[in-house]
Amino acid sequence: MFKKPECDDCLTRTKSCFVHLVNEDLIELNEKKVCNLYKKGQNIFYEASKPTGIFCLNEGKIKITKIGIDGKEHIVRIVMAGDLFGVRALIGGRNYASSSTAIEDSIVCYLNKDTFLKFIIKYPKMAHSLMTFLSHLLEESDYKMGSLALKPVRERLAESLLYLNNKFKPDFDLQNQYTHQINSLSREELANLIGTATETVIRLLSEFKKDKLIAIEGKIIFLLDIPKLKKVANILE
Amino acid sequence: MFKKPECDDCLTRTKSCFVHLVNEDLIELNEKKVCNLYKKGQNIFYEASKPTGIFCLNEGKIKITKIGIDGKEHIVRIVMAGDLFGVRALIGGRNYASSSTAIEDSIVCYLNKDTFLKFIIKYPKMAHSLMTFLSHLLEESDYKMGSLALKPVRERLAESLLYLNNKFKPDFDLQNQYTHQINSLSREELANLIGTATETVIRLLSEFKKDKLIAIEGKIIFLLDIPKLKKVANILE
DNA sequence: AAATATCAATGACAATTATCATATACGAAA
DNA sequence: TTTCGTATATGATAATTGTCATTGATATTT
Repeated sequence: MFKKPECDDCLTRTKSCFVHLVNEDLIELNEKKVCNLYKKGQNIFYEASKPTGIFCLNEGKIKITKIGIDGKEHIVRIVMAGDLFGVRALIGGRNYASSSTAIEDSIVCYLNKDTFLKFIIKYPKMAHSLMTFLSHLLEESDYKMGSLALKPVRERLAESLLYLNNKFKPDFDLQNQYTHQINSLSREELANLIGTATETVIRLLSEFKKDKLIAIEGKIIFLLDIPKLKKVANILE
Repeated sequence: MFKKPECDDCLTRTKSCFVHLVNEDLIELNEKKVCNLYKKGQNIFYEASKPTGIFCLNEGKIKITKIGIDGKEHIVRIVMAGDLFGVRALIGGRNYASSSTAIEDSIVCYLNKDTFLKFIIKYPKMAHSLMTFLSHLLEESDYKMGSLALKPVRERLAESLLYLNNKFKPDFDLQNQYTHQINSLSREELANLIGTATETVIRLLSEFKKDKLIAIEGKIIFLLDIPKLKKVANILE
């Protein structure tokens, strides 16, 4: 089992639009929310189903996916601890356009639609913070769309390794002792993230390894040379 | 020259978040907005520049594009009359991540940031309608991302023809006399929309023509067999 | 109307990427 | 530990798509 998180001292809440809630509303959030532990591989919501509330990831990692007609999967984005998910469908008044699945054991909090909407109406700042959140999701989606349209697989793979590393690394790493690594995604999931075949990812990773850009230990990928990876990814900065 | 549109009787306003404004605010919107005619090919804003306000397309068509490092263009979306654009950057507090260019002679209205934000704060409904708008943009982007990742070029082309036809066709066509056609995009722009080479588009269009799915007259593409096009596009419904 | 530039069309070829087959390594479960 | 299933790895080959070159069509300018 797991310990149900308390909203009061929840670090992830302070990164989300719920940071604006105070007093009785914060208490209500804490009471009304339903938390669950999802084991790796378990599904949270399904594409085409109707949203009844909103999710917040307290701990773990979630993938948001679409399934093509032939059954192939595409990973639209990765949700990190502190992120809301399932927002778009609820706000947009549409069914889910994608599914969500835990890629690590994850603690997920759920708040029903009515309470959530009540809060949005009561707290204009919460609405604004949601607008900003949606804007950033859109920016990320448009960026990824551009990569898929303009870049060859090799560049997309390097780019996604850097993207994942940025997402996965801790917020604070003062001693700079974090070893840049990716271990929550299988090769197949990496392929599904960048829109290519599993074998192509494996082959390119072997090349990256030969070129000393990365090291591979089982399913863990260590990023050894980030500047060069950026060159391969065709990223300026 | 052109006639500056009046917000009062502006049909496009009623489709946008500005529908909530009343009385003196509607008057202020009408006075503060700045309208311009952009000839086909003219640019409205540039990638990486800082937004100072928001745009509303009164008449015409706009493409939103990203440029790859090698100079290749990707069309992120098409803006139709009545749509706001430049919203994401302003709301998200970031620079533009894409450029906008008229693909037909277009009348564009502009409202400065301060007035716009003032309205959002004063009218909570406007904020909610913006949230919904952003949600729908995100849904479209994620959909297109999925197509780029999962579908071969042939399917994407059929899909985009149907998508454009839906966008371009008039809201009301009671006599059902509209001839489904696409004429605002060059072959190169079609290619940039679906992430492929111009020659590939031209070749596939020739095939579609041979299969009686479309007819071609110069740069105009007529959709002849929409059900079959849906099959080629691998769309269910 | 002639000249020029731009766009569409098509062929030949090369590069990229996917698919299929198979071997090997790894991890979970008995 | 052994076994079994799954993930990784690599080779061979085919399919898709991109690039370069050329021609023809169309539109725009002088």
